[in-house]
Amino acid sequence: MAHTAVLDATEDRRVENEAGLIFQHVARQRIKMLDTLLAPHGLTSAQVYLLNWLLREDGRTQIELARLLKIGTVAVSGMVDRLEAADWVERRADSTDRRSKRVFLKPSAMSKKHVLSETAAQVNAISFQGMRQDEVDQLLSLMRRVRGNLNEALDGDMPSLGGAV
Amino acid sequence: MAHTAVLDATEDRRVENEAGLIFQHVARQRIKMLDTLLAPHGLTSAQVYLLNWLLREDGRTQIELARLLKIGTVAVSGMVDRLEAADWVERRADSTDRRSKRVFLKPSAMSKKHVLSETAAQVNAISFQGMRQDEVDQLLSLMRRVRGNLNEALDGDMPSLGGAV
DNA sequence: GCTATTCAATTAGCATGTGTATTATCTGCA
DNA sequence: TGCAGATAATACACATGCTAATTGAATAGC
Repeated sequence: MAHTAVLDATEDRRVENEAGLIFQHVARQRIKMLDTLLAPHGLTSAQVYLLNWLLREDGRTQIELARLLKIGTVAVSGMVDRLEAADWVERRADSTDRRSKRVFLKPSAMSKKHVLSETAAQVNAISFQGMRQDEVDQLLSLMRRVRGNLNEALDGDMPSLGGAV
Repeated sequence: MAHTAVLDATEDRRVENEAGLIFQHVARQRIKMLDTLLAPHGLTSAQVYLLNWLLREDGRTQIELARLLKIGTVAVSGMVDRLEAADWVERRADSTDRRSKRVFLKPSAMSKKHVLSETAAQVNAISFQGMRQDEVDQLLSLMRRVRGNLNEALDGDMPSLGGAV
């Protein structure tokens, strides 16, 4: 759909182009805003995403965090390194599986709980300014479907992708 | 809106949390898919975004590219470095302003035009699979509004942000 | 004309993501 | 029991973004 057509119609290609970029722009601008708001607290946006999961439940393994954040275990490893160096969290060996390390919040992180929640809410409030609640709901609903589509394609037949278009 | 409420309701915070992450997940998964599809051609997703603008019009300065891609001039500098090293583009000095360098496509890049367009269309087709055209339109329309909100907050009163919430 | 400022590009250093390879450990099956 | 394969974390190399600081060139104001 709209596949061969876009190669000829300049106006259509502009739309394709824009659709391709807008997801990245929004994601990057949200990161930038979060980083600006969090800088006074010595935290970054990615660190807060990780801390938020730990605030909901402590002592997860790194691979669990990787699945929740949808990033690789290598990225988690580095982030926990930096969070540990800054004394926000600590690693503890799992009692039954010596391969695993579980990540626990330190008191300094727990005391920031409200700051993190409020900052996240603030960024959302700015992002959705001037939009009705039902519009926000629909946006998130559509985004969930896009994420589902991408998940399916990446998890399953990603290497081939032949019949997907 | 929905600001103090979310601090108490666990279920609401889950939503806030999800809203915060979903934009990044979608952006990152689109990048991953693009990179996978482009790898056989020796290109990355970010490089293609830059090349796409040059395919529409050649010989832009780096600062123009930075504005189009909404990234910093430093990021453009590095990307043009890599693109130039791989012989996709070349820098030429501006004839009137010796500070500026203009970026031109080399023949190898021009010959890939169709590959790039088709790959972008393919990722869009996968992303929006199972969605009606009016749903896709509304999603993009809402995303544009979010981007506008973030742009405004970041360009203007970003450092303060006091009255934004 | 000369100085101060602005502007384009780059360098340096960092955070965050990727993929691949390695190490150590666990688990399942013959 | 014991070995093959899966699994958890990490090391390494790299791409992409950022900020801050620098260089060199253009421009504005006295």
